[in-house]
Amino acid sequence: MFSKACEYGIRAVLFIAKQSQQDLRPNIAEIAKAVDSPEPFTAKVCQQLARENVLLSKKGPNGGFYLEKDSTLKLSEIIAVIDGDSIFKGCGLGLGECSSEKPCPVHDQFQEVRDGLKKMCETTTILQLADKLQKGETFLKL
Amino acid sequence: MFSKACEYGIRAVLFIAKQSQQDLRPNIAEIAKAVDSPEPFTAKVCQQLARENVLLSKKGPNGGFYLEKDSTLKLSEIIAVIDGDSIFKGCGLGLGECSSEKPCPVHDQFQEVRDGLKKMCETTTILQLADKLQKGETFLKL
DNA sequence: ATTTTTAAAGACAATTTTATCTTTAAATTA
DNA sequence: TAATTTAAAGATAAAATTGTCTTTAAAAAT
Repeated sequence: MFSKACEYGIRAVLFIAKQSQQDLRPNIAEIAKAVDSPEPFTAKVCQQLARENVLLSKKGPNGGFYLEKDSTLKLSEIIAVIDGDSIFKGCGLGLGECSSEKPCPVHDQFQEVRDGLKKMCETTTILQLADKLQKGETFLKL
Repeated sequence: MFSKACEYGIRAVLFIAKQSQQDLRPNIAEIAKAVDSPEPFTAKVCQQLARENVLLSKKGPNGGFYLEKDSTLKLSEIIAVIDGDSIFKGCGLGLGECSSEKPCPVHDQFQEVRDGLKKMCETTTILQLADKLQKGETFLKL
């Protein structure tokens, strides 16, 4: 569904969000350990998210990545930055031109599924998810 | 969503199904042209599908690929052969262990989307889709 | 039987994605 | 100011996916 980069990115942001709620600012080593992802690759993904203002970062001792406590960040924003929006928009069969006027054979069927995914990602906030994580109701690694 | 191989595979099978309804047996060159896909890559995908008995093939003059006229082939079967079933089963965040007992932060949300995709792919038959193609209601290339 | 047509198989190449490593720049602390 | 900690950036490497080419085997037609 998503690229590895995107999976790592979402996992990292969720951990960062959870820590940020406790005024902590994890660095890359802590993040990669917490979400069980390769450290240098995770660094690249987090840096990309910071460049795009999805995450905030601070250099130097006691620096790291963080989110505003009242962030309204949505799942969809992370996905859009890392994987682009082809998963929400693109044709299920990879046709360049595919619309309700000139639909591919699975256009209607996929539209429904994709719209469901899109709505879900646009209405799910990172803070909501981080909250459940905080409560121990969900997990970021096995 | 799907790999290129899978996209080409579905498009090829749909064209083959449409032709089969008219007792035609397109060869790779015809298929690749009809669905606008790279010929050698399409050949590999079709051969894989034939090996797995999703498609039938015949060598020699006037040979090519075909489907039984009363085939009950589902979209899900093509996807399963080419991409495997991770899209229907795997964790949205790539966790190896993710279940309702030990869910990832997006487990419930993704479950719903994935189930919708799964049900759609399992209930959509190739013959249904080929029929619309035949009627000119849908298209395989721009 | 020979030739032709076609799928099958496998080797090879290019590209993209994933992953790592090294150097640089910024910020803090002492 | 010097030393330390950390993100940022960029070079490099490995693996997977995508794409191509060549050879082989099967089937049909002549």
